[in-house]
Amino acid sequence: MSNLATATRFEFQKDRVLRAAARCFNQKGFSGTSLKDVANELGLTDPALYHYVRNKEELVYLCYVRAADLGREAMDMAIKKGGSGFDVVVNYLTYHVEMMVGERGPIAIMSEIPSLNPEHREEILEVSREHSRRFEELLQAGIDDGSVATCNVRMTGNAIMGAMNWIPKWYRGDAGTAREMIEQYPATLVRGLAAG
Amino acid sequence: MSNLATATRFEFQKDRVLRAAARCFNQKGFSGTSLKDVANELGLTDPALYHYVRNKEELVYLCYVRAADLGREAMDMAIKKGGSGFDVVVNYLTYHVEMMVGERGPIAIMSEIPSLNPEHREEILEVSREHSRRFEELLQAGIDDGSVATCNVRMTGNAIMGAMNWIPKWYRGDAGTAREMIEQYPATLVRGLAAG
DNA sequence: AATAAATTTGAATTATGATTAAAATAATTT
DNA sequence: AAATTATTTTAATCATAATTCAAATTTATT
Repeated sequence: MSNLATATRFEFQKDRVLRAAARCFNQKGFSGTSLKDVANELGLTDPALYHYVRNKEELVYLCYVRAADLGREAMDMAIKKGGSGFDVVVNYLTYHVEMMVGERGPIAIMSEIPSLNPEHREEILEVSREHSRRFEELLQAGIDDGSVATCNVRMTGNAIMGAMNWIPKWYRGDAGTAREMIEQYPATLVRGLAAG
Repeated sequence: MSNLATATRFEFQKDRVLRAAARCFNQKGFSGTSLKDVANELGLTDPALYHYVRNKEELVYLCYVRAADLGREAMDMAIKKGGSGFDVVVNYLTYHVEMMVGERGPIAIMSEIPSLNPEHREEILEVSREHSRRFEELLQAGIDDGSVATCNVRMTGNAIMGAMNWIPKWYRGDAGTAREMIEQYPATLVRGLAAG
């Protein structure tokens, strides 16, 4: 196998590890999840995970980096697709929900940032703040172009992000609900946000 | 001190323990929080907590029972106050937010039910489901009396509850934000829910 | 097929933090 | 003020799960 292919396989396996970890962390929390839990989910034993991450803390950290990347990707796609400010908001939420309930999921909710070491914590807090900031910008852009009703963007942003972040707590991966989620959840979140 | 007064003092102290624990659990999760963390918050050492609870698991369990009680209390108050279905929904959310950011807070988010032992888990899941069910009933009552716009009550309920549950993750107890929260958050959550 | 590299394991080791027990202190009652 | 009870502490103990390490196995390369 070539170096490239080796790297690819390694990265692929690592991504499986991160998704399995995300699933566990979302349900039982960082410290409530043992490495054995994560390994079992993949048919491995715990020491095998150390081939992919330095330690448990790094595992969460990487889950959060991945979560941040996917969130940013969803937002970038929505922005690139264009449309009114309102459209961009709805599209972003839809892409993000699709990722959460689709085959790229689950995505770790960043609910235990305090468990990270100081450097990682600061980095994740930063990207997390950045994401909130950008979302509020989207809302503001919508207000400015007249597609979104005037509102407190900070409050509205927190409310919508909270509703998004809570999804992994109750969504249990059945296909029927997944479709329903994608079709209805974003619309539910922005009901009342349309101007006029 | 009389038996009654003794019981009262004990119960009062126990409630302080539960609030301190809720604050810790909300930030660092069940297993991420050591009993030492909780004790320190009260100027005590960890073994002192065993005077109030049997073990750590019971501590979370009681936090969740307390959270459920307060949520139910907020809902009961709103129902008793009356008004249109829409009014009851808004009032319930307002009372609940007031509790969260007021002196009875913080309230533990039930984010780690899987960490409970089977009996406690089943009990908490039950009251939790019951609360969601009742909230959906409030929404449905509002739709029926024409004060709430037609919507998928399951989705809407999940969205609003998610936004509520996420509050403790970002709210950091400053008075200014508390007032803003009480005044604006419930309104933000139901914007677009008003019929007509 | 032989060799090398990557991956996984089983068997220790270690660290952390929950729990227990006995003693000390503080509060309450008589 | 003595006796009793409630509360808290200090100093162990115990359990769990993270981590390490050497060996085994599997996969890729020649």
